[in-house]
Amino acid sequence: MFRPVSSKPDLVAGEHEILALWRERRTFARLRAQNAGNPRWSFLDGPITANNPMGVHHAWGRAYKDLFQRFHAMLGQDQRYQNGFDCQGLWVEVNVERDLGFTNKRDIEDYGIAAFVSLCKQRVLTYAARQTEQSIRLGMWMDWNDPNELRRLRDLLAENPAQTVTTTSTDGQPVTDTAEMIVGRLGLPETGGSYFTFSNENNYLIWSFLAECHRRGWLYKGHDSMPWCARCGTGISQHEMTEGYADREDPGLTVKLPLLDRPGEALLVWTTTPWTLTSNVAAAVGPELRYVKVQQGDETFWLGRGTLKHALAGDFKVVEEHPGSELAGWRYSGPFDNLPAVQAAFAGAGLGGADYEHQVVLWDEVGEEEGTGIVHIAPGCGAEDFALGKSLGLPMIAPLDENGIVIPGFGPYSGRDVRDVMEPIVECLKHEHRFYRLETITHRYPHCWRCGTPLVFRLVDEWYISMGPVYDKPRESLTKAEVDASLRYQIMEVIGGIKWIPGFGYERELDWLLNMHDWMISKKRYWGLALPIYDCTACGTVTVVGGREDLASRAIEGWDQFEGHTPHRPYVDAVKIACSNCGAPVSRIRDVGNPWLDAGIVPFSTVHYRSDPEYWSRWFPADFVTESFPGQFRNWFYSLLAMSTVLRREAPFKTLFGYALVFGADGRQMHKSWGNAIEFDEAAERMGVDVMRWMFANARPEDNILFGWHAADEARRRLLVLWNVYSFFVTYARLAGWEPKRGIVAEIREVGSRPDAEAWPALDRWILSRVAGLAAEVKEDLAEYDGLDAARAIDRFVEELSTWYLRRSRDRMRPSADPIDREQAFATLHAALVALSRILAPILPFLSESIYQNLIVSVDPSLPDSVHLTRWPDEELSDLRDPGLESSMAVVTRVVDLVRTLRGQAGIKVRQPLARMWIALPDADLVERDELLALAADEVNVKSIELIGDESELVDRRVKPLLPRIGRKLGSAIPAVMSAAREGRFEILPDGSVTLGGVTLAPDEVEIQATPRPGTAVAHDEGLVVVIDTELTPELRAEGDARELQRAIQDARKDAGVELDDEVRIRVEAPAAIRAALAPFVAAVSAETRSTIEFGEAPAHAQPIDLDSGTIRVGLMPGTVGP
RNA sequence: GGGCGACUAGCUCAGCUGGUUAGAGCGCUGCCCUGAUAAGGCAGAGGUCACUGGUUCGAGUCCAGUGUCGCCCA
Repeated sequence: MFRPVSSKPDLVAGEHEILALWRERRTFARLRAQNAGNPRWSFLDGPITANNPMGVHHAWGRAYKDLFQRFHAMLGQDQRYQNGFDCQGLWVEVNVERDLGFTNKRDIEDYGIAAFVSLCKQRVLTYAARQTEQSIRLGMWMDWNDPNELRRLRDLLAENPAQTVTTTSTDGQPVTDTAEMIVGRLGLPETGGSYFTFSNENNYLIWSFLAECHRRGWLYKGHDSMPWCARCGTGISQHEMTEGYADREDPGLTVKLPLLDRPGEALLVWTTTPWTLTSNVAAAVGPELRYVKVQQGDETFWLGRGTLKHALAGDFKVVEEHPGSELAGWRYSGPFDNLPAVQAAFAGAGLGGADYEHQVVLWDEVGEEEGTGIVHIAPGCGAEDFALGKSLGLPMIAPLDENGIVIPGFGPYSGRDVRDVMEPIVECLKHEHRFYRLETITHRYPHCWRCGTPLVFRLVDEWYISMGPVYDKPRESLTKAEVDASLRYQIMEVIGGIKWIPGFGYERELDWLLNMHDWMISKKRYWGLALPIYDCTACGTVTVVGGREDLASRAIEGWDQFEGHTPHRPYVDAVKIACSNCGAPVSRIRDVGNPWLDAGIVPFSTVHYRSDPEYWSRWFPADFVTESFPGQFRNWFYSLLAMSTVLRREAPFKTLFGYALVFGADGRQMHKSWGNAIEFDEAAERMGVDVMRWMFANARPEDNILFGWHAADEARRRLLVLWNVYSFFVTYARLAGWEPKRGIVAEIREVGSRPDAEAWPALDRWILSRVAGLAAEVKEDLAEYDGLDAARAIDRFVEELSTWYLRRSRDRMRPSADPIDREQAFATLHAALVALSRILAPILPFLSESIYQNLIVSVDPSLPDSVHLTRWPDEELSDLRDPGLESSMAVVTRVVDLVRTLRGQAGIKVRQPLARMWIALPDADLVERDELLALAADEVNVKSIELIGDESELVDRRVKPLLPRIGRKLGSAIPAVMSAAREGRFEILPDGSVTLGGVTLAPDEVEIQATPRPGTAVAHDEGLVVVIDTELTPELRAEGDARELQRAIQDARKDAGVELDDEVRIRVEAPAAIRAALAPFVAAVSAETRSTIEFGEAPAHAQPIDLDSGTIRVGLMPGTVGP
């Protein structure tokens, strides 16, 4: 017997029950065992940063990941189910620093790098455990570590990393090592579970990748002016730059630069970063721009003509005008020429070894929108300045150290923080009469993406992987040698073979690759990949170590300090190797690696590329990866592609599915302070994860999703429609004591073929055909990674199941219904619901399981005990499909809509029976016409339906030319043809062809439809015409009144809270005439409403009911039944 | 400045390779159905499909340009 089901489900409580059920029955492990050894589907998880609790934006992607994994499991495919955690990098450091109250790198060094790195590992374990719990709550099936075990390892690591620990792998095997090494082995074959990018294997495999890059000459030490966060003490890579733009107020300082060869005249330059004036080298003008000499008081200035209005303060007079090109080469007196650093940089840096002098240079990029049209150039302080300086061979002056302190050689500014030097600089300029004006301006300025500090630019040594040249010609015309020399073109080749969803992803990635600068992989920090680069200070030779064994064999000192540790700072720093060229002892550079290296290597490191190539080749390349598009073009997608191209020159995945961002309900990014943020846990426990998953599946992946409580309510209501059908079924099946006897399809076959069975009703065969079609359609959608189309198809089906199948079948399931027909209805609805639960399973794992448990597991122990252990049902159901029946049924539902419209217009309630209606069908006929029309007649309460043909006086014929078919052929004749068709000027020939508007159209080029003849009260739609007979006989009126009475009794029962199967006594107070008219129907009403109907004086609480023929009062007699 | 995407009803969004009358859900109004009922149906109100131009017999759909927004790059 089915469990009773509430009509108001507690979805959240149900989800927790299902989670417990899965745990108890080890359902996921059994699914894996069931599919083991089958054809594979390889999913590669993009690692989630284990640094904070998971948010609803993570839930979107994770819902997709789980959806497609579950779907492919239902296709019987073997999978790896490995989740990934991103572990290393600045984002973890920043949080640990915040917890400790640190403000800069010196705090970390004082605290101790080993202890700091250990805290970073501990934080990762904390949040990996947390995110694991949250993901399980979301219903995500992965080879999860026990969260408590992750926390235990964290505590053991904190206590003493060297202590010996035994842990249990996810498949139950003991693994023993030191706490530190156990943590370093997480995710490897011996421990199982999620991969952690801080694992030894991940780090060492990146070493071998870097060694390979070095072998090909693509790894180099660069000197660049780069965005730099003085607080974090680190460069910000190009990848990270754009995440940190924000509006900011800065000084806008205008400075006079006296011209050496034009006494009394000065250039006006403008800067928002006064500290860079110490490092001024040149002044740039636009060669095409016009420049003017202006007189202001007793001073004479040069500036761009287009800047006069905003750059000058006060009255002025224009004296001369020249194109910028004529200013080139003018020498001027720099703002801080007496600083030792400036003198040192200029000495011997000019042409032919002479000292360099400040001068005007030409630059196409100069504009007049802001400033003076003359740009202050400090190549050591800005990216564009650096590029210009490099191309012109200008000297470079770099004033800052890594903490943003001005280095020695800058006089009074040395030793001061860059943020504190503006005032003394302005003071000095005033004192030197070089100050013109200081304003405050607001502009977009880059900030550190982690800590929000405004960035500065400084010249630094960093390590890069070369992307290779950009050739100034089309890709098709590149030679093999040119491509071989350029990683970027190799990647472009590789991505051509990838399926990008949505398609524009390919264009974006190509654009990114074409514009990609060399990949900066170093970071001057503590927690991360230890870059295995050994840069010999004696001879300049660079050695890149390719792995732990390589390091061991080269080590000449410090190995004993490193032994037993994971390859992280500070222990790995102790090892020195002999320079491969000069033999001098060389230390590792202190930098750690860019975290995208960590995530990019996972197509290799997580599938045992080095230790088990056979295993690796079975899972590489992945069939599918999915992540949020914004950002990942330049991050994970890029690093995956770059690393795989270097190692294999092939794509690491076949299909990439991208989706957009989760925003708050107001369309803005979620922020706690804006009140539009929803935490994952809150969402899960308030709306339920299936509701969330339904919202996610119904979102267009390429558009941002607006996530809020209202949208969740809407999604929930859709699911409630399904729940209502399910709960109706269970309620009545229990009432009837009905149970399925053998399987799903077998059941309906058996019932349908019994000798005593009437023909299997068309309505039943229709819904079975629909669900079979749905199975096929959703399979096709999900195979194409189209969750949206799948969800829409399901939604349409649920709608039809509820508002047509169930609505039309309710009476059949009542206790009073014909037993054979009732059994057919139960078997059909049961089969449809079970099939639907299986189709829903990937999207709504909990709701579908809940339905399946009750409809199958509670009654048939021989079948799989979880919906997720069943196979996709399309093949099983395929021979139930009947397209002809489906299209005929679609006509019938349109008939019903039209009748409702007509009844509304005529003011005749559906409760009032009508004698007749007439229908003209658009096409020749319906399949199983009589049975289908009976459905319509019953639904709209009409006693008989007559079909009418062309000859009827009720309809005219109309011709609808089929434009897609004739458009091309007819061309400009179309307007005439269409207006002839509209106005009825046509002739239908005996063979079915039609002449109109001067042409003859073949029978298959037109559709001949019925249309109401003017003046008749009919409704029509696409050639379907419906007419109702509005004449009401006394008999019909009485019957309508009887239905009204039935309604009133049911209302009274409901008001009294009477149970469905309770018998009640009803007292009806009515005039004699009405009583007589109702008499023939009393028995039927009485049976239908389970009541004994007495006429007489109604109880005081009885409700008055307006009938067509007068008013009656209907009441439930007290004391009969009820709560 | 360059690339990609979006712009359709008050709100959230569908509209396939162009086909003549642009749809749904939510919200609003009226009516109806109803022992699934905090659901459902019918009808109504609500749209210059961002704008301009082009291609075409025909453009929400294709092309070009403009504007606004978002993301990316410089």
